[in-house]
Amino acid sequence: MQRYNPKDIEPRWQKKWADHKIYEATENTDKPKKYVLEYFPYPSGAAMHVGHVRNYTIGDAMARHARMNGFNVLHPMGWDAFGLPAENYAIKNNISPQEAIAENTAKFKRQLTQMGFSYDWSREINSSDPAYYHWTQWFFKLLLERGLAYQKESLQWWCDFDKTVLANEQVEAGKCWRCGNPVTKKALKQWFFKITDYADRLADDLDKLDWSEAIKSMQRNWIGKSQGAEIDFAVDGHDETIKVFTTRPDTIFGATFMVLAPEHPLVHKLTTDEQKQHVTTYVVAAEAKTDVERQETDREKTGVFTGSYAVNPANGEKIPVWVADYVLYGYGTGAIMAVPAHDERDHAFAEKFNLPIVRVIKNEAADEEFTHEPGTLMNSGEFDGQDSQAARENIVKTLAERGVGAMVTNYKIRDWLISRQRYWGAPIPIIHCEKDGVVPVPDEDLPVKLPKVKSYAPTGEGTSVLASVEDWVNVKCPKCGGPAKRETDTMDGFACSSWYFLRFADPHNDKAPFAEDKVKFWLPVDDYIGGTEHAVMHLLYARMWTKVFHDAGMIDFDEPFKALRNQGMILAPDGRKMSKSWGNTITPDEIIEQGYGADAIRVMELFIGPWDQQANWSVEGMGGCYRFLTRIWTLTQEYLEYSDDDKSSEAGHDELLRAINAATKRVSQDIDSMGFNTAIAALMECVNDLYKIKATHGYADRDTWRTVLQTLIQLLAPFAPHITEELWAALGNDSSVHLSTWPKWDEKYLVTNEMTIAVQVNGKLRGEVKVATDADEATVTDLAKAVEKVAAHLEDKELVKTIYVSGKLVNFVAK
RNA sequence: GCGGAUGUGGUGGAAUGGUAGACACGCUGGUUUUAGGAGCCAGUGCCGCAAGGCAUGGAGGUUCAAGUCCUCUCAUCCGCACCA
Repeated sequence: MQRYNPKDIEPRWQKKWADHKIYEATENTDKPKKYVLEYFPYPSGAAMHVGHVRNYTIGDAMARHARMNGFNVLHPMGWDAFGLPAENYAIKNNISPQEAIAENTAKFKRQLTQMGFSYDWSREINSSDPAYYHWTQWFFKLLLERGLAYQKESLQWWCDFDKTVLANEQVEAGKCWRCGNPVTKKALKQWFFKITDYADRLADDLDKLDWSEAIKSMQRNWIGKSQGAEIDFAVDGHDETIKVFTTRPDTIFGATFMVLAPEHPLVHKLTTDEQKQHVTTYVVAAEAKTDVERQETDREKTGVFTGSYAVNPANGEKIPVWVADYVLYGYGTGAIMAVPAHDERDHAFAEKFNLPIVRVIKNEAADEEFTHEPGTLMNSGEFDGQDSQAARENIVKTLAERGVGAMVTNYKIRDWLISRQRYWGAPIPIIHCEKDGVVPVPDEDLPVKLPKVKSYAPTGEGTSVLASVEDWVNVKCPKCGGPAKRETDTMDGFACSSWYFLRFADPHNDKAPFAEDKVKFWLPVDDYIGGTEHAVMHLLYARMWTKVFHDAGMIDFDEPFKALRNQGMILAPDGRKMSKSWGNTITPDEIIEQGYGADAIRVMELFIGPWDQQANWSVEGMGGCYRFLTRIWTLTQEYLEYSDDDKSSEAGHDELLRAINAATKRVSQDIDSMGFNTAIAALMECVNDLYKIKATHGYADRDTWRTVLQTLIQLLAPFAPHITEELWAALGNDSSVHLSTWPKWDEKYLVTNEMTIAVQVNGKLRGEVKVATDADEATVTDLAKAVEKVAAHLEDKELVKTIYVSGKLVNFVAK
């Protein structure tokens, strides 16, 4: 008998699938469509490891299963090729980014191919291809036209290692998301996308998405929508007013001081001569602090008095105005009314600087000096006795009538900074003219291609290396023909990935980013599979762009990803993240080389645990999955060898059909609910059953065995595409198992004529009885009472109640 | 601090309120001259000779019956974090 040898089988079928293009998707069919997508990868220098592979294995199992279930499946793949890793890799290896990307995509594609993933490679895209970024630039212009792209000079996060600015989303705990270098602030004129215009919809529409609660809450948290009021406080002896944002206008009578952020423009105006020295020292020190340092102060409150007083518009009292860095200039209005009795931070500040604390909320549940809970108002003049909720509205209404207050909604999210001072990105299609100012590059001149340069290393001067390519930079103004210069910054790579899922519907279109009917046919993405790392970056940006295209009338949906599936991370066997620095990465290549094959890896990726929970890779477990495939291989090969035998009989017929129908039912239902690990367990059980049947009856019932084996192979096909294709062919099928129709089960094979009933006394298991399936309750309970151990426990007791759960158990309640 | 998740054998994990531990790893024993990362069969939660008892992070509760529902609590992981 031929041994199971994945090294021989797998490449052979991979080639055949490619040659016959069996995974290519077309619009010409009556079948319902299904778009299954995994995040398109960043082709970095390091090869993919088994953690990455899990992502694609889940998507591929879903795509294959959908295909066999009659769906017209789009399952594409491409490359998120622009960005820092490729550029850094190129600099390090002294090659061009173009060469680096070619090298790395080839490597990644080989890795994906050897895993047998069913991608439609005819739709392969690459975001660094001018044919692709042509349309990224076109979308930049669309955003500009719609008032959603603008330039602003401001202090921005700057990574001195990567020599570029970063968006807020790309700074994690004060460090660069790419390299971990602490970021600093740098004043530069930069391009932004106005994601804040979409903050409300981005927050609200989360409710209609089938996404994990974890990601939704991360996005909600990031958007940071909060309802409140803006209130103007007049400054005593000045024309100035201080505008504050508060979510608790009901506590305004308790506002006993105010605090300005150190960066607030009023700080200098309001500071008195006596206080000038203190304030200046404080502000300078605060500005010198990095974000990390501000967080390291352990929340010990610091601040200084400006010398000025504001007037509380609620009660006319004069309250001191302070400067403190616990108030953030970037949020709200950069100034607050401090209510020390009902806000923890204000409370700490007041205690430290001996400022008055006036309680204005009574709360019976928390009847203490300090509470942040809502309650009933006190010390609040005409509003005394109102509850917080009503008081909020009434107080703001009163202030609004005087023109010093209004209800507003505030967001934490900031506009998306997209300029990058690096070479390897899509050039921003803008020309700066001395006369006409900012002029977009006309459509007919797109794409603005990246010029060849000698060195890719960033200058760190706040411009990309493109600034030094003079014959590229210096152009004629498209409007006036006068001297002008190109924008030399490139776009954030996340711009490219904000629309790639649309391009897959029409990847080779050179007249438009996509044909609207094709996008209408395929989109939105039905299942988007990936990790949580993009929660507040890619997934937020892509949602925004989709809404922009929707508003522009290009598409008829406003959410790109109906269902988001976040797979759990695969950790190294030592429980740590796989990384080069730990030296604990495991690649599929080495496992395939060892002879286990891609199919066993795929089974392992899914069987290791629930797909959405993290798991440690296990070398031993890998062996178990290989063994499972070997058992199916052996079973089928033995069958084929014995099939010439003419001693055909019915022996084992019923058992065979019961085993395979039970498996079909469980596997079908489990895959539908993404229970891949239990689906594989059901297949293992079925194989164990078949071995037992074989041991008893041999392969006597040849026809039934053939049906059973074929069905088993179909059920396994989404998980292990190569071995199933090989055995499917060996059983005499001409066309691919992956184009076959998913098997159905028949309940009639699952009924037995005998059932086992558990017998409990007072909820404790005391025995079991075997009865005919159609036995009535009285028969069952009589038999149950007669069970020796049951009788023993019922002795000397009064039977109070008998519970019979049909077909399952009997519970005698006795005292 | 806020938000999200997760706690079950030696290990990964199964269990529409109805026999806790499916399936697999590991381990133990058997078997086949067996060299193959072997295969096949059986056993394997803990205590106990047994009867039986104890077991799903902990404590209560609801129920004939709780891993599952409710209340409180502890631990771990992830995200955000002085957001007014």
